[in-house]
Formats: sequence, C-alpha cells, structure tokens
Amino acid sequence: MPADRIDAIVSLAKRRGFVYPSSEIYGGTRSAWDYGPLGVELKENVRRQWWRTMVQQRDDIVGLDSAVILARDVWAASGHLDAFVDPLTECQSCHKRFRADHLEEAYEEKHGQPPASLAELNCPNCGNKGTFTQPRMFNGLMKTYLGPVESDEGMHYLRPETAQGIFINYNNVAASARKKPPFGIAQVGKSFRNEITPGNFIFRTREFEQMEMEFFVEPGTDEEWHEYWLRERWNWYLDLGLSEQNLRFYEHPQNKLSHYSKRTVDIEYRFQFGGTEFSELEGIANRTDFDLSTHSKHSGVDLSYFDQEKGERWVPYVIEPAAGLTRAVLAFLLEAYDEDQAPNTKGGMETRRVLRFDPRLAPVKVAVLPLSRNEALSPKAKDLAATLRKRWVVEYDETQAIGKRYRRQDEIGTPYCVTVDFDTLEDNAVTVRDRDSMTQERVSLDQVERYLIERLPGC
RNA sequence: GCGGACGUAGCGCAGUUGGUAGCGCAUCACCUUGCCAAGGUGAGGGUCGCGGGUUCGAGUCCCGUCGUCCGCUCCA
Repeated sequence: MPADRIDAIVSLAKRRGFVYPSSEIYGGTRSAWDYGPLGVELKENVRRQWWRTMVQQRDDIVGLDSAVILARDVWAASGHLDAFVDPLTECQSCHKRFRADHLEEAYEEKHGQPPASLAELNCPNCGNKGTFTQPRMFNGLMKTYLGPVESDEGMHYLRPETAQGIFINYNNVAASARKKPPFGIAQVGKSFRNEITPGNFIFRTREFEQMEMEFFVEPGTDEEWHEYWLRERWNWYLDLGLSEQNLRFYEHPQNKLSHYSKRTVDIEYRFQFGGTEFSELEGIANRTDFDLSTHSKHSGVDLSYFDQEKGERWVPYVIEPAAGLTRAVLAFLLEAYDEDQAPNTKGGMETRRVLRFDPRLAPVKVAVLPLSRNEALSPKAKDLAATLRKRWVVEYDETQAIGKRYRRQDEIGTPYCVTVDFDTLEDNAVTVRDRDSMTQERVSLDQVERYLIERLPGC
C-alpha cells in the first residue's frame, strides 16, 4: 500500500462526493468533515452491515437508541468526570506538556512530600526548573446548556461514548425484551470528545460515530466471551473486505488500562498515518461489573441479576466491542482503493482508478448506461434503471463515451454496469460488465434483476 | 497548546526581481465515435483561505487569524 494512498483518498473523496471539509466556505472548522452523497451511502452501508450482523441476525442481542444528552449523574457514576478532566502544564523551555498531577505524584514519591508548587519541579525532558506554566484544566467532555438560561443547573455533557446509555437502560431492556445473560444491547450513534489533537482526515474528530455493543455475561465466563468477541469482530472486518495483512490485534498493557477495564484488546488497521503503521479501529474491552455496579450504587437501583437456576444474585460482567463507524469507513476506503491497467481504444493500456468495495458496502450497486444517447436506447435504459432502482441504488449516465462512463463507475466502486446497446432493440438483452474483471456477459432483459440478485448477496 | 511545512478554479498544479491570474484533468453545450476515459469546437468557474499592514500598485513582502499535513503532547 503506497504511503500517499491517504492523499489519493482525500482527493477522490472530495472530488466524487464522499467527504468534504466541514464549513468549507467559511474557511473550515477544525476536526469536522461532512459526508457527501456517496459518503452517506457508504457510511450507512457499514452501519447496516454492523447492525445486521450484531443485532438482526442474532437472537441474543437487541438494539437501542438512547439520548445523546444524559443526566449529569451518569458521568459522575461512570467515572468520566474524573477520568476526562486533566490538569496540563507546559514547560516553557522545551515546550513539552505534562499532566501536572503526574509530575506532583512523581515528586512526592521521590521526596516523600508533595511540592509546594510547580516551580519546585524540574522538567523531565530538558531538566530545567521552574519553567512550568500554570496548569490548565483540559476537559475531554463537551459541555452544553439545557434550557434558555446558561446556568450551572442547565449544564450537561454530550456523551463521550454511547455505552452509558446502554447501561442505564439495562433494566428497561432486560425486562421489556425478556432477556437474561448472556445477552447484549447494541447501539450506533454520535459521540463527542474534546480531543486535544484531532486530525488524520476522518480518523480522529471531536464529533464521531460509534457502533457499540455491551454483552452481559455471568462472572467467570467473561474471559471466554471476550475471546469469542475478539474472533467475531475480527472476522466481521475480514468478511467485508479488509485484508488480514492490514489488521492486527493490540493488547493493552495491564498498567495502561482504562479505569473500567480488566483487559482491552484493540483491532488495529494499517492506516499508515505519518510514522504510525497501525491505528485503532475497534476496542474490545472486558469492563467487568464496573458499570452496572457503579450505576447501582449511584442511582440506588439494583442492576444485579437473580439467577433462578443457581438461586443466587450476581452483577453481570460486560464484554464491549466498541467500533468507530467513521474509522471503519476510512479503513474500507483505503482497503478498496486500487490502481490497475485497463485497455484503451487505441490498443494501449491506461491506469485505472478503482474502489474495490465489497458489493454490500458499495454506495452505488448498479449503473445503467445506454451505449449511445439515442431516441431508442435512452428510454429503454431509463426504464431498466427505474426497475432496478426499486431494489438498489442505481445510477443512470448517458453522457460521453462508454469507456469513460465505466471509469467513472470504477472510481466510485460500482460493482456492475448494465449497458443497453443497439442489439438490445432486436434481442432484448443487455451487457452486464463486472467492475473487477471488466468482463462482460450478455443477459436477457427479463433476467437482469435475477442475475444481479445472485451477484449482490446481502445488498 | 508548541515547533515546522503548506493553503492559487471541483481535483492536481504553475505563477519569474511585487505591475490588477494561467495550465492539465474534471464539469456543461454542440459535433464525432459507439463496449472500456483523456477526438473537435466552444462555454462556465478564482475578490489567489480570511483580515489587516507596507507600497503608486501584492498571489508575490510583513503581522494576525482560520484550516490542512508532519513532529511533540494527549488518546479515557
């Protein structure tokens, strides 16, 4: 994979309508991207595949769509208010930044007492003393105010993860859907974090979309279930076209785990940002009984489960596969991007840009092309397009040469092009052209839909 | 937030010592061809990211600001 593939994707994304810089006519706004006509289809297809796999095709997982703005107590209970707010200070000599509380802890360990002020501290990087700025609080939680008056009472947080909406609905879902462990609750939606350094195109943004599932299991079976979900999620990416060589597992070291986690393993993709080969696509964590326990404690509502068979009560453990929808979109784009050689009219070869999407992810499934803009061909082709459009996203294009139109479709990853030609008027058959092999097959008009259904499974 | 680079039409770029912007592709129209783009003719599209300043005059120099990328920092 060439290192400039990401540049090619950014350019193509804007040119063809996948992703635009947000608020572009006002100079842009940091860390936000807008999804164009093809991008929204692609994103929706990724979301749909996840939902089908995780919810609709299983009998042990159900869906949920909770609010973005939850009660403030939720974030106190979940630990986010503590974990997301850090005092940061910067060394004015070498311009490195540090957690002020970490510096003070290190000082105390060494000297047996806390420093009187930051001025007592030497910079761990350059060794200079008294160079630290006053610490500033960095709050990873995004604030907003409910109600017309900006008062402290109205201050709420936009969710930094969708998971908490699931935990606080645990009782509701378990009761109404008559579910008992092991079972899961899945949710897709936007989350918000004040990332210090957003960037790398749509990889890290302050507003982003997550696909999260919380799987509730009996304590003691949690490690086994964790392994199960690692395999399941890995296979999901493979099934939709990511190649094994571009994926890997990353095991978080024990001393760097989140406040809620017993073990976390990421699925990473070879995004190749700057000097970083692999970056996180999805985190699969064993959250233990932390969430349900803490919400039981803070809310006063018992979220434990009474096991009828064993006659005992326990708090379920949670295995959480938490995927970034927008990150997955980028991974699928990168993986699909390819350049190969295609013949031209003159008998030579030309470079062809093609997005080799799995058909389930392709924004457009079929393009209908009359060989020539013509009184007889165009209506016939339009009729066919209208028929196919009842089932799939279909593009109709009659401008310029047929070869050029094939290339346009290749560049946006359309798996099949159906061409209506002059013979069609005689034999009622059309040509179906395959994106990857560029081979063509003659198919009779009344069989086209069936032909495509066979080749577009799950679309 | 710090350091560096960059920001000219949708995309990719050129703009020489400061003298009021060009190229390729793309788009649109017409002609031509008719199964794998880049034939012909023509058209539309840019207050050169934005705001100040220096200057008779700035895309070109200076300052600020916004944005992108790279490196730090952060990444629950």
